[in-house]
Amino acid sequence: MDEILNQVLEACRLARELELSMPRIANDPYAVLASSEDVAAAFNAVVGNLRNSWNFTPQFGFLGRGLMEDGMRPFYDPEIMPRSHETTLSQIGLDIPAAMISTASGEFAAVRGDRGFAGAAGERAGAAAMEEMQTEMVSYGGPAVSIRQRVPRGRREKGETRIVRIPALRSENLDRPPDDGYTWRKYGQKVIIGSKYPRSYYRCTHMTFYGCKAKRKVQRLDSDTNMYEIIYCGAHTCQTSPLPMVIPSLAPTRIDHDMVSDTVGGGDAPLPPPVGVDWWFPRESGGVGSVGQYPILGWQAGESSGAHTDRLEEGGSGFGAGTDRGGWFDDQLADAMLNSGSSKSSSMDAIFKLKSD
DNA sequence: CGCATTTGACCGAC
DNA sequence: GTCGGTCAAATGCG
Repeated sequence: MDEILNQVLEACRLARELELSMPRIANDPYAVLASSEDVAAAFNAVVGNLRNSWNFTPQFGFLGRGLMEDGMRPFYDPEIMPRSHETTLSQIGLDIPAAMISTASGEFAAVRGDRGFAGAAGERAGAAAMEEMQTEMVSYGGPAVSIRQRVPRGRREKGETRIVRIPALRSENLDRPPDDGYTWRKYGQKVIIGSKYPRSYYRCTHMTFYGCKAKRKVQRLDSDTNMYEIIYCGAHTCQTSPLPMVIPSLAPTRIDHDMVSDTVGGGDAPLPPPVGVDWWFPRESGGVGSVGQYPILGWQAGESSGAHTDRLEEGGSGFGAGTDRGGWFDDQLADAMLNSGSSKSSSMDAIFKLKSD
């Protein structure tokens, strides 16, 4: 175990080095990618060794087929995430549903027990509801999340929805879910009958500017206050993904097309992008704490406002490898993400507006 | 000043 | 009638 802990420390050291070097290499996507891959490789080694030595079984079983059957296969899969800087976040985000979904209906009962986002369909008990909903698991190779696909019934939800369970950061204000990389604007909150915690309603910050239809609903679980359940509705069309740093281990492990349910909507279904880097490597990391059920989440998180723009404001954590690499746009993007002032959204909007012109 | 959040009211599906 | 979802005015914050 000492050896594994040393590997963890080494991986963290690499991550820290990357963070410190960000101001210097931010405009060099190749350097950032190379360093990121080093970090990811280090953590992948830890994960692999832990699984081998520990017969690791996630509490929620979220890793399911996608990861567990792959054994030591690294999260970073060149077949899915080629070592190319042309892999855009949107590609990653949109590919994940097809890439990662695997059915695991056995987990369904546990999910239902929370009355999380039960809605009209969820009001009904186990067997009947089982026919309406399919539970699917997803993992980005990091903390466990699960995704459910709901077949609309009862109160209609426009378009496809995806339900994600995601653990809250330990030291983070539990009133906020972990940052998912997008910028959201809260537009409502409701007390949900039968739920201890209110449900919050968010829409994409860029809705007015781009008419982006993406929305999400966030609610803490009654049964596990450290978990959030998030329903994503509608795909982002704003083209203003904040491009959170994607460490390769967050990439999908495998494509499991044959496991994608027919009830799932179009292949361009919305899905949250990988979490931002500060979710994994909080700026005020307090060192190796209790490993707990989520090894990396065991780290002490720094202050996080939850808003992606705030993370960018800190300078140094955000990085985007756009498809138009190397040109003015990249420079402007990096500048906006790393150095811009208080009105982040505006500067980003301005950049993308120029880009689209 | 501009943007985000809060919160009571309203709408509409069930 | 109930209740989840949305609106919009008021308020807060940087």
